[in-house]
Amino acid sequence: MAEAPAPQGGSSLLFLTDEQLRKGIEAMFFAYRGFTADPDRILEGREMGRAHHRAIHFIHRSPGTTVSNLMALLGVTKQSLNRVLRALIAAGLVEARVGRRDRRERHLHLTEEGARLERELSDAQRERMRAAYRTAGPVAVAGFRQVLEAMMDDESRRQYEALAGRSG
Amino acid sequence: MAEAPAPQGGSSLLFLTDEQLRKGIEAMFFAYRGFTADPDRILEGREMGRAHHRAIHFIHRSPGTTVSNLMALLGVTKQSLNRVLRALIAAGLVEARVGRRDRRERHLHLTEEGARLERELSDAQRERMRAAYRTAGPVAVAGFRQVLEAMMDDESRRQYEALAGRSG
DNA sequence: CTTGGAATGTCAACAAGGCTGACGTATTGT
DNA sequence: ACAATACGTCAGCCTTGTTGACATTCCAAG
Repeated sequence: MAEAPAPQGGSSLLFLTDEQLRKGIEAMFFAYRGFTADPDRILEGREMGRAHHRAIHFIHRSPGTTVSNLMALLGVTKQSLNRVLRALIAAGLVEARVGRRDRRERHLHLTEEGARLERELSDAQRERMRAAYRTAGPVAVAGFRQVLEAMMDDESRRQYEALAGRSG
Repeated sequence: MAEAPAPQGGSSLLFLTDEQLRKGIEAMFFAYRGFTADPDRILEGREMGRAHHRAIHFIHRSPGTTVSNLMALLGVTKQSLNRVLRALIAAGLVEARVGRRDRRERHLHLTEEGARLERELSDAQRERMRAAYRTAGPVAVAGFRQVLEAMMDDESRRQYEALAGRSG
């Protein structure tokens, strides 16, 4: 683990070696497994999957969002999203209200039961995140977020920042 | 939602608020998209997908690894893995050599062409990672890796560290 | 008022990549 | 000899993504 005694050249770009980059790549792979493990487990019994979790998350985050918005956010086709939404609506977790200004639009909201499930899912995911944050400490967390943000596509970063700006 | 305006107590645990955790969660979601985007694009034409990329990556990392090893590393069943390996072998990218000590085992190696594809894929992924690292800087990168490692399941962390120890 | 285009829903068909279960074969170790 | 191991394979299923085609509903512009 120790970072090799460094040939030194002022700024020391050792963190940009292929070795270091590869470790970062593998860390992303394994960490993402842990990241999704808890919600996956919770949804296992409920005949739902990760796609449902993502929809629930973003509907919770942006209540009243439209189907188009959600499509762009999740990066899937309307057909794919529609299948998920249909299941969520049938299960009584999500409500699709016809838009008042534009009645073609469907504004999506969580029902009380949907909100309960959302809380269960995000509690589990947050708990793992909290443990990781606590272990790593505030400085590490700041770096964590900086690197992730720099790794995003421009479009994703735009969406991420729009969400973050809303209440964070 | 917000954890109350910080009672303050020296160490400031503001980075553990639900808000901060949620931002971390969303950052992971969007960043992972970017993380996989480049290899996905490359493999698109080749009638291969992310599963093939993962297999190629770990065969490159651990030349001569067995099917069982790879199964454990990727966290998939042998049937799932077999489908991928069959395609890779048929495409002349991977070679399965019968074990010398134990001839039940198949030891997996990249062919020259497999190694070429591996390089193409990892170059693309590393390039994005490098850009992100460079933007964020060495301190951020250290934090990034710390948080990711803390986020892994124990089993994943074990595997990650076994890989890292091998040459990093 | 009519009509074009946008937003949405839905049907059908398909593919990737997971899964389980069952079975076969070669090989190894007891 | 026999049980266990490592691997391959067939069959079938699920989730979640894709395209293409088409209907509906509605806003807005001519």
